[in-house]
Amino acid sequence: MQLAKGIEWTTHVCTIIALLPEGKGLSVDALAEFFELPAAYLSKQMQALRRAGIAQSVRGKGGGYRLAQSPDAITLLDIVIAIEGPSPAFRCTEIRQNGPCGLERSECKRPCEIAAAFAAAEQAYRSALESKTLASIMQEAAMNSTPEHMMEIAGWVQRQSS
Amino acid sequence: MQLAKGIEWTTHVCTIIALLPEGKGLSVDALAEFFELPAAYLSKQMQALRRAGIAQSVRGKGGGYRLAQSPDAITLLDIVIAIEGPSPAFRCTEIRQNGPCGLERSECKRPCEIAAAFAAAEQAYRSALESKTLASIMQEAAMNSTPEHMMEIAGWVQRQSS
DNA sequence: CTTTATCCGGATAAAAGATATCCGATTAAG
DNA sequence: CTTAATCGGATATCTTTTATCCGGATAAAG
Ligand code: SF4
Ligand code: SF4
Repeated sequence: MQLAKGIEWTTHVCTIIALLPEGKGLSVDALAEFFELPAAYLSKQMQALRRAGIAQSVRGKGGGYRLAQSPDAITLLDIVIAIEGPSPAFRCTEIRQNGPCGLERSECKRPCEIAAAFAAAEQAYRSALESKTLASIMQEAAMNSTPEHMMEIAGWVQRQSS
Repeated sequence: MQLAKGIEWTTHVCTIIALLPEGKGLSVDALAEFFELPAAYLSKQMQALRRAGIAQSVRGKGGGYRLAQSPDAITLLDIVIAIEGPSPAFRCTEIRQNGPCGLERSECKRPCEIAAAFAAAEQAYRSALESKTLASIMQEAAMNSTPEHMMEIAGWVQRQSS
């Protein structure tokens, strides 16, 4: 069970484009360069963010990506769902309906105890991610960083933005 | 992100072999038939359970699998780790060390806020699974099932066991 | 002892999913 | 209108998961 790399990538990207001034954007090429990532693949991940309503894009010369919502309205769970999809990790294939002692379809109206236990665990996972907003992450990061490094990043963003 | 099917399979298998009387076992073929699963692949999953110390096997004629521990000592987390391995789902590739504003290796002694948030979420997931033992699952299942079906399963297990 | 049943591990193959790339469509700017 | 920049969807490659097979080891039973 592995989370897609795109989750780490896009989360980082969100913390960067959150620094953009109103009306500006950052191109995928610039973002890929910032993190030394494959630009074409990062582009695909950013498209997923856009479809999920987390980011918005502007095409054509001078275009790029920016956040579609306020940083305190975007949770880590939103990003995970955007990249990985909403389907739960535990896949119940209803094997209790199989075999010599299989139950009838009609007897399986509700998920069994095993499926329920995994659903509860995933819910705990989701709740933990939902409690972290992009804004809270950025705030924590700012406290653990140096003013110099913050300025360095802010300057780069300003130079690259269009 | 998907959990392996083997997790659903082996969890079900554990609830069945937990019903075995002392000293008896169930063959992979019998278990595969019970759930209509591919026997060869289920065999691989069961080997993983054995390596993790959850199940024990007896070779040769009349052999098979049985639990290596008491059902209330086996948690769902144990089964997940046995099948999926212990490595966390979130893979940090340290991209903050890359690019024009990359940090030095020495500045990255501890995981950042993003990695910490995902680690905390996974910990919540694990804790939820750890709180469910095989015994508790079986007890809940018994309450939601009919006496007839329980007897049907118990009878099948007794007939197939050796 | 021989046969039969069973697990064990490795080698292999097929399917699915994640990762990476390419090129056409679109748009701002000159 | 032309050009350059940029996104967007189709396509290709790689990795992981899923599944199968078979030779060998082990043990019970005839
Ligand atoms: S018993 Fe539970 S886990 Fe198993 S097939 Fe049914 S719902 Fe799914
Ligand atoms: S900033 Fe966090 S998630 Fe990003 S590379 Fe560093 S530790 Fe990993």
